[in-house]
Amino acid sequence: MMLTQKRRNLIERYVNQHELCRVNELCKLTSTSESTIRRDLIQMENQGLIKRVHGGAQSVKNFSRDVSQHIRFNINHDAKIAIARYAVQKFVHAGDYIFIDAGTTTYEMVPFITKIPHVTIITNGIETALCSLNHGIETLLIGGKVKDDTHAAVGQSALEQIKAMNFAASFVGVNGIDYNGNLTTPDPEEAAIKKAEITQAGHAYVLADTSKIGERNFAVFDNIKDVVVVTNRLNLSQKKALPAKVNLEEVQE
Amino acid sequence: MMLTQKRRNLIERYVNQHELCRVNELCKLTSTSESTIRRDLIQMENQGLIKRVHGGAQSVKNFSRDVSQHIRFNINHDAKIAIARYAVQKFVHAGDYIFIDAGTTTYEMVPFITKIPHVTIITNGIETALCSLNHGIETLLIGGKVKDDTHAAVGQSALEQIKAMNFAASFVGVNGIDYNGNLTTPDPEEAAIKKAEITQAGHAYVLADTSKIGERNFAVFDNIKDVVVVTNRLNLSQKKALPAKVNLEEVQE
DNA sequence: TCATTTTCGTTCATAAATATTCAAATTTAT
DNA sequence: ATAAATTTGAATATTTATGAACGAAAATGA
Repeated sequence: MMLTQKRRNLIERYVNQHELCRVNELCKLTSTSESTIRRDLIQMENQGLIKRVHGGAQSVKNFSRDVSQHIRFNINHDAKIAIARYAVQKFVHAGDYIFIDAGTTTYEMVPFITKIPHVTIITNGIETALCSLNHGIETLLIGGKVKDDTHAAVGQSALEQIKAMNFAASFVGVNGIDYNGNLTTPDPEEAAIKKAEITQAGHAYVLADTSKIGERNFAVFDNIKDVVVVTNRLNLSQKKALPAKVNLEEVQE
Repeated sequence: MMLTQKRRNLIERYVNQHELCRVNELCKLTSTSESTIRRDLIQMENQGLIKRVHGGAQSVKNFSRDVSQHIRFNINHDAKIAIARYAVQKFVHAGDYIFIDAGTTTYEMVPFITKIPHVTIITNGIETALCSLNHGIETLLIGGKVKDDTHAAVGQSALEQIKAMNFAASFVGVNGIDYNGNLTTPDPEEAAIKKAEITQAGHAYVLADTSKIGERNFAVFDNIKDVVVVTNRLNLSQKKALPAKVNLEEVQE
């Protein structure tokens, strides 16, 4: 007689490999009775390991507990890392309290910050906070209603929390920078948050890869004259899409 | 007769090498009785070195496991899921605004909440918030200083955010419930948060697997007379460790 | 639709594993 | 060295896992 747990492991593997299978198959596989298999399947369903269907069991590929995928699989990933590393190395100093905006580019800054001692990260991004903690960095989280697409905390309460603090520097993400130098993002609530992040910071840095240059979105939260734009190398047409007197930091990849 | 600690080391190594093994094997390996092996396994499980299964023991160290599987190897994981499911099915209703405390047992409630329409989750746990979002649930995050061990947001700002809300129900984790019925946790800051969670809720539920019964920690945040305790089935000695008039919900696994 | 077949849930007896208790042995502290 | 505390193994009580039996529910096919 096999150990119960070993049998369950066998069942889980078999169901996952076959996507769908019958109770009989599992009886043969494990040399046990139907009763036992049914009991196993009930328990495993309760644990969310499989899904029971009439006649057998079905696999459930459940990635929903994982750290969300859109952080790992996003466009321009290498450029974003380069920009993030540059921003940390040049603009983050020991002992700083810095705000890191929710977003994929700013998220990439976190691992590099471990090299700078005694930094405290304030963020409204859930993944950013989690990553920061996992790197052993002191972390302050801004709360509020969390947007289901960007996972950013927004709203009145979030605004008030930010306005009660002052940061050495803020690192802000952006969806578009238009020809007037307006910094834009689709959601007005997120725009309000970004505006506050910039206001409360001694220095404000906007991180934007080239795909953002020349784009416009609904909500304007500031203008590049008030911030430093950190981006990768721009070609001529991209430079023409921006105002002449930009405070630009071009990262050489 | 072998040194106790040496025997435990042997057991740990053997379990890790074999991934899963029976009690008899360990008896032969160490030339001791079943009683001793069982006692060892109980202690080692409490230390998180192994996981006990009916008939033997299982390794908790497997580097090929993904994130969701790591959660499954927490102590008393199955009991936590059973308690969480029961709490959701019995105490969460359509349209509710509910507070879910940071913690592993309360975390397990989230997947079950998808079956109840239009629930809004308020939480101070980062992982809980992320899981909630990934399941498409409306999520409000409490911000504050995030503790690096429990990943719970705490502090004055967090307290104020909680006190500005009212919940249909709060589901609170606990580290110990002592013989006076005091609900305890090691960190006073977390205790303050839990206290507020309970105060702001129409109904307060404390989720506690059996390992918490009879334990005491530094900070007391409330007493069981003010809450409903949801736990799995208690044996006699555990019941004796609690006051007589407990508002108890025992989950049958 | 109805009858047939298959699958499912429940119950029960049995066997295996676990928990509990207690006395003896061992270790630790004074 | 002696008492107290801890650890151990065996005995016994309790819990859990299993397989078979049987009626209920669901799928199948005419």
